[in-house]
Amino acid sequence: MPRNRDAVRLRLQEAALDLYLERGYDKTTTGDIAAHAGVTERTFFRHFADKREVFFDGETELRDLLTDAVTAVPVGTRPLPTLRAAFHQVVPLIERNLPVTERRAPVIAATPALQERALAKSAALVATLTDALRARGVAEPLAALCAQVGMDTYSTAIRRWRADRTDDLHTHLDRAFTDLRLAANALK
Amino acid sequence: MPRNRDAVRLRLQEAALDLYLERGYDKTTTGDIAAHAGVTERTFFRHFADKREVFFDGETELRDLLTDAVTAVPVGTRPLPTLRAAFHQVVPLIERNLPVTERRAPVIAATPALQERALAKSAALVATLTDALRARGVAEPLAALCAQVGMDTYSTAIRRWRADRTDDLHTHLDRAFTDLRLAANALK
DNA sequence: CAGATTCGTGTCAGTGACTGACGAAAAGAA
DNA sequence: TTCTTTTCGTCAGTCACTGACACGAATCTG
Repeated sequence: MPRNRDAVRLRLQEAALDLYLERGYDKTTTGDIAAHAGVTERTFFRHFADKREVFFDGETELRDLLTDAVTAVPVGTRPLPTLRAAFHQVVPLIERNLPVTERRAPVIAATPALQERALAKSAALVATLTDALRARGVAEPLAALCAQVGMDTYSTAIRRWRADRTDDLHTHLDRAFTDLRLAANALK
Repeated sequence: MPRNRDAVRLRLQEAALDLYLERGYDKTTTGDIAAHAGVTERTFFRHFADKREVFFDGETELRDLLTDAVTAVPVGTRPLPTLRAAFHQVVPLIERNLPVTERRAPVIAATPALQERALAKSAALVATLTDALRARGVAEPLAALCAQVGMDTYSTAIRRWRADRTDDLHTHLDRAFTDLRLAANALK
């Protein structure tokens, strides 16, 4: 019964993913997950705030990398090009995480509770992107809009990339941002 | 003890809002809400799927109006102008609902669980907008992106309008869509 | 108007997510 | 070793949510 915090955390995450895949989210109790990880239910809740949170954990890494990438863009660059450049920077991380992401996908698709949490995580990312843009001098009302729209475009690129991997993520990213520009140009 | 389904539903919603405002969401039990509405906790869950759902109810009306507004736009109009026109159409509904919306706002701002649900509701709206665009011949990958971006722009307009009501919602709507166009134009 | 049907509700029992308090054991430092 | 901190197990408890059953009211039928 090791007392290694990180190891327990990892075992809980793996157990959760395995059980969610095997029986489904609803038919898996937090006690089941804990038992599979060799700990108690109480310990589960010491590591994760709730039954959904154990599913989302690499988010902080993406968040930090993304904010760093935003600040690394040359000053004076307009907000959306800034975000596009930042997204290009994190492509390696996304590609590396693809196997895990693909295992999670069917579980999320099958359980509304996890979809809600995924939306919340995305919204939190948008908030940090908004802050990063504001830190670069983008006015408040525009920063939030650009962060949102940028995230949507990024999500679209990821979705298309996972559906069609003949082109790489960089290509899909540029394509999605081009689609955005053309669509917005029709607004005049 | 009236047997009117709609009346009970309304009383539950009002009781929930009152109690959430008074004690906060976390310190309010579903039993409290039911008692204030003169029914049992079990009846509460016959009217609403969960404790969060009682808070969001006018969504179907907005959804229907919005899809109707989209189909009412002349065919051949590009997706984002279509959405902009549709949003202009539902302005009266939004203005009419403002008092209720403003009462709900502080509660949502204080409770993450309700923020998550609000995001889910918004995502559902985006999904119906995507369908509405597809029904008008917009290709799949573009439809989703435009629906998302359109919703963000709409949300931005609403947010600015609630913060500064010297201009009306129509003005804020046009302003937000202009911001979007200018921001996207910098992408080239 | 009497009877049958349907619908909304109350009651009860139960599961499972989540929390606080306390004690024990392991890990690290002195 | 001994002291301190961290991590875990145990226990008791609250609350969201569900299924099953029964009862009464509204509605439909003849």
